[in-house]
Amino acid sequence: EKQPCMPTHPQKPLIIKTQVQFTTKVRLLVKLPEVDYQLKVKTTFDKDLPPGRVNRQFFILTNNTKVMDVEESSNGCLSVEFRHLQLKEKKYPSGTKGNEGPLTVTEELHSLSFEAQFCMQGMNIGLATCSLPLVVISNVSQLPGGWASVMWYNLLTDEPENLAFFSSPPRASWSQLSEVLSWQFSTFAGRGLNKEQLSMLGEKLLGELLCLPHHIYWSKFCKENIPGKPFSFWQWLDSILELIKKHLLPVWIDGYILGFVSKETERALLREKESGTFLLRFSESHLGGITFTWVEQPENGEAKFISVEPYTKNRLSALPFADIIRDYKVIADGTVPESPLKFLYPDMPKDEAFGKHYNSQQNKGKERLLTPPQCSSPEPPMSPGMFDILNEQISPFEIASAVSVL
Amino acid sequence: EKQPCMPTHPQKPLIIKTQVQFTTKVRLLVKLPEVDYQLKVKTTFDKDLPPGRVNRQFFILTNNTKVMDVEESSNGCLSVEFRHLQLKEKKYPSGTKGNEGPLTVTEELHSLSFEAQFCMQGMNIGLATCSLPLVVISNVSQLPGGWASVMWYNLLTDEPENLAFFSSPPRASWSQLSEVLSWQFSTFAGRGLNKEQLSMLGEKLLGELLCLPHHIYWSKFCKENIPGKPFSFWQWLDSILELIKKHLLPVWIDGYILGFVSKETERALLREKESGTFLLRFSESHLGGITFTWVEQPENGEAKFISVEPYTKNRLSALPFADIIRDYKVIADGTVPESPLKFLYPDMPKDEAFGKHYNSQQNKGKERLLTPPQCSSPEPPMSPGMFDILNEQISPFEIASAVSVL
DNA sequence: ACAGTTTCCCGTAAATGC
DNA sequence: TGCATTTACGGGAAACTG
Repeated sequence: EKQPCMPTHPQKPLIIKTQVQFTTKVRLLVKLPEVDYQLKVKTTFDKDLPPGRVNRQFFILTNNTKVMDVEESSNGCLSVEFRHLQLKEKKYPSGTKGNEGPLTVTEELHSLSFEAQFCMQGMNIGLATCSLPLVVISNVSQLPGGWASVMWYNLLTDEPENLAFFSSPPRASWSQLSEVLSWQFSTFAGRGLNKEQLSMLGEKLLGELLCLPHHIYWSKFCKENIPGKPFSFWQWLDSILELIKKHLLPVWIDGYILGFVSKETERALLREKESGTFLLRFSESHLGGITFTWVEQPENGEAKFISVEPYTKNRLSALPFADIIRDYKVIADGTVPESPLKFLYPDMPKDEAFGKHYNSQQNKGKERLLTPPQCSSPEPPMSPGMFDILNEQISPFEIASAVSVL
Repeated sequence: EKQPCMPTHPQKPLIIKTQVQFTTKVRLLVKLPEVDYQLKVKTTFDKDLPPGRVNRQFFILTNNTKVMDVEESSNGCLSVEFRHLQLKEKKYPSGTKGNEGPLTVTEELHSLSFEAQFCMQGMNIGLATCSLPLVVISNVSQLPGGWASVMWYNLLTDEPENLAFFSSPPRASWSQLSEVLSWQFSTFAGRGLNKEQLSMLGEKLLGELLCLPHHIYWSKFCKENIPGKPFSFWQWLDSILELIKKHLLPVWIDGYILGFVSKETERALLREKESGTFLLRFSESHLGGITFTWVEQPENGEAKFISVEPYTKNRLSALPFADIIRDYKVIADGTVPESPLKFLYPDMPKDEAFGKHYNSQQNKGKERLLTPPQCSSPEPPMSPGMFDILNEQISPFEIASAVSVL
C-alpha cells in the first residue's frame, strides 16, 4: 500500500475513480455489552438515492461484507476496514436515466452506506450510517472538478448528506473561499497564500473589487471559463498547484515565488528596482506555467520589463527550475552572455535565494542537496474545521477518514 | 480502432499482452460448395500444449465463437475476424507449474487454435488450424524481449509451430542476423543500417572479428548482459530504435546520424577534419541516449575530441534534437558563446543538414516545417520473406496477418 | 457536429511471487 | 534475499454517446 504522505496522485478523499481500488473504515462508537458472536457489516453504494432519478448509479464490484474487529490502537472499540473495494457503473437501458438539470458528473453526489444487524436480549437491533457525499469519476482528468465539489460542499453546508446540493449550490463569501484556497496550498504545497496573493486571486474572480460583501458563484469558481481564456478559475489554480507539487516545491516553501501577481502590479513592484531585479509569477494565459520577469534600467529612459515564455511541466522535468534560474543567460550575437537575473525581488541576491536548490553539475559542483519533497501535514487535506461534522454525527458509527484511496 | 501506421506502441504482431484487446482473422482457402447454414469458428488459446507442462497457460476471456462470412474484398471466400479478444492467465494451485528449464516468459511460446465443423453430404468434416507461436506478456516492459523471440523464431525456423523452440534455440549467422537488424530500422524508423553501422554492431556482438563464419548465440543476443554493462545487446539496440521513433525520426531518415560508431572509429574519422566537424552517435553506456562529438584542431598540437552527455528521451521531449544542435553553445566565463558545431561529418554545413528540422522560435523564425513522422511501409514489420511460411501452410485456413493488436 | 464522459492502454512504480 | 513477473494506476489520447 501507499504511504499516506506524498502519494503519486493526491490524497483527495471523497473522490472515487471507477475501476480503481479504494478503502474505507467504520468504527462503532458506542460500546456494546459483550457479544459473543461476530458483527457483520455490509457496505452498499448508492443505496438511498434522492427521490428523482439520478444520472449515474454505481455498485461495489468486490466483496462488500466484513466482520468487525477490536481495534488495536484506541480504546478497544469495534471497527472494520474495507480494502480493495472497486466501483463500476450500473448499466441501465438508455433513456432510463433522469436528466436532473445540467449537472456534470463531478457535481453528482453519491454515498456509501454501512449496515449491521445484531440481536441483544431478544431484540433485533439494526445499525446504519453513511458517508459524506462522494464524487465518482472515471478518469483523473476529472479530479480537479471533483475536488472543487468536495471543497464547495464542505465549505458551505453542515448537512451530512445533501446529495442534491449542486442542484442549487449556494454562493461562497470571498472570506470563506480565500481561506480554503490558502489551505489548499498549505496542505498540498507546504505553504499557504499571503494577503497580496489572495487579493490578486480575488480580483481575478470578482473583477474590480467593488461591492461588499463579495460573493462567489459556484459556476464562476469552477464551471464558467475565465473571460477570454479556455479554462475556469479553479482549473487554472489547480494546474498551478500541480506544477508546484511536482516541480517547485522547495522554492515555493521558501516563499520565493510571488506567483500571483497581475502584470500591472508586477511592473509597479519592479519599476523602481535596480536593474536585474526579477520576480516569479504564474502564467495567466496557460495552464500550469511559471515565468520570470526582470527589470532593466537604461542609463536614461524608461524602465524595461522583460519576461520569458512560461515554463511548463515538460520543460521543468528536463531541468529543475532553480537550475534554470541559475543558468538563464541572454545571448545576443557577439556579446558575452550574461544572466539578467541578479536580485530576487525585492533585493535578495539570486544565489542566496536559490543556491541551496541548485542541483545539476555546473559551477556549483556536486553539492546535490536533494531536499526530499516535504509534506508538512499527514492529515487529510481539509480546511480547518472542514470536516468537524464527522465528529458530530449522531450515528452510532464513525466513518473514519471517510473514503480514501488505497 | 488504431490506424495501422505509427501506433503509439509498435505494430508487433505475435505478441499479446494480457488484459489488452487483440484481433485475429482466419480465412478459409478452399471454396466450399454452397452451404446454406452458418459455419461457426471457435478459437481457443493454448489448446495443444507440448507434452511436458508449460509454465503459464492462458485463456480467452471474451466471446470466442463467431460465424464465418463472405469477405468483401478478395475473391469472395469465407473469413471471420475476432475482435476485442482478451487473455487472462489460468491460475493453477502453486507447484503444478512445470519448470521447463530456465525459460523466461518471453521465451515461452503459445498458440491460438481455430476449429470449425460442418456437415457435407452426410459426412462430418472438421477443420482446424493454429497460429504461429505467440508470446504472452503482462507489461510493455517485456515487449522488447518478446519481439526478440519473434524475430529469432522466424529467422531460424520454418516450422509452423515448434513451441519448444527456445528449449534449445539455434544460433544465427551474422549475415542472417544483420539483415534482420537492418530491417528493423528500415521498418520502424524508415531507414535501414549501412555496412559500417552493421559492422560496428557485429563487433559489439562478436568481439573482435576473428573466426568465420560468425555465429551469434541467442543468449548473447538477448539474455546475457554486454560485458560491463547492465543490459543485453538487444535491450540496448531496441532502446535506440525507440529513441529514434519518438525523437529522431526525420534526422535519422535523412541519414545524418552515423549512430553506430565505436569511440575509436569516431576519433579516426574526425582526426583529420576541420575544427568544428562533428558527428552523432548513440550512447553505448546508457540505454536510449544520443550524443555528439566534435573535433578541435589547436594551432599546434593534437586534435581534441569533445563529447556531450547523452541526450535521452526526457531531455529530447523538452527540446527537439535539431534545435539542440542549432542552439548548442560553449560558454566559457567571459567569452562570447559560440557553437562548436560547424560541419556535420564529413563536411556538410550544420544548417544545411538540420535547417529544415529546426522547430521552435529563435533565429530561424516561425518556419515550423513540422514534418509529420513518416512511415515508409504499411506492411507488418517483417524481414523479407520472414513470414512466407504463412502462405505455405497446407491447412485449409489461412490466418491472415496472424495476431495483431487491435 | 460536438462536448462531456468513458475507455483504452502505455510506461513507471510498486507489489508480489518464487 | 534478490530477481522475474505481475499489478496498479496516472496521464494522454482515442472512442463513445447522447
